[in-house]
Amino acid sequence: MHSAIDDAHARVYAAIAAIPRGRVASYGAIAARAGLPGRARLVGRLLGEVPEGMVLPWYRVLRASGHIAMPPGSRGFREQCWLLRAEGVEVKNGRVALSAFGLDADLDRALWGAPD
DNA sequence: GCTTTGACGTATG
DNA sequence: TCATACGCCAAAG
Repeated sequence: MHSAIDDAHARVYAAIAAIPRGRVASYGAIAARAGLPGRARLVGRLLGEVPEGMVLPWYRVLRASGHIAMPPGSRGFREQCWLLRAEGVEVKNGRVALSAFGLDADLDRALWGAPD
């Protein structure tokens, strides 16, 4: 059925899928682009509960600091590092320089459009 | 139906 | 850079 929650989930997934290859975005940015400002935790929750069969570039989502949001050394952590590097994203000490690989205002506008 | 938990964020010191 | 506090809210127990 159509609940506001399911609708929000769909927008979050869409925002994540829209992150271009070789770039990254923070949880807060994804939430904002999904029309849910301040709901970064919801994005994190969703990534941990991705429906079976759904493919998403989950590894392109990082914390606002640029750090990978998983326990260092964990399997997900290593997988995320590997996937990002495979796209040309430089990962150093579990961290990515958002100033270099994050979405700029210009690129953000080109991709998702800017709110008037 | 209340409490705890969580792949978060910003502010403050 | 690290620690603490508070806001946020859906899901699980």
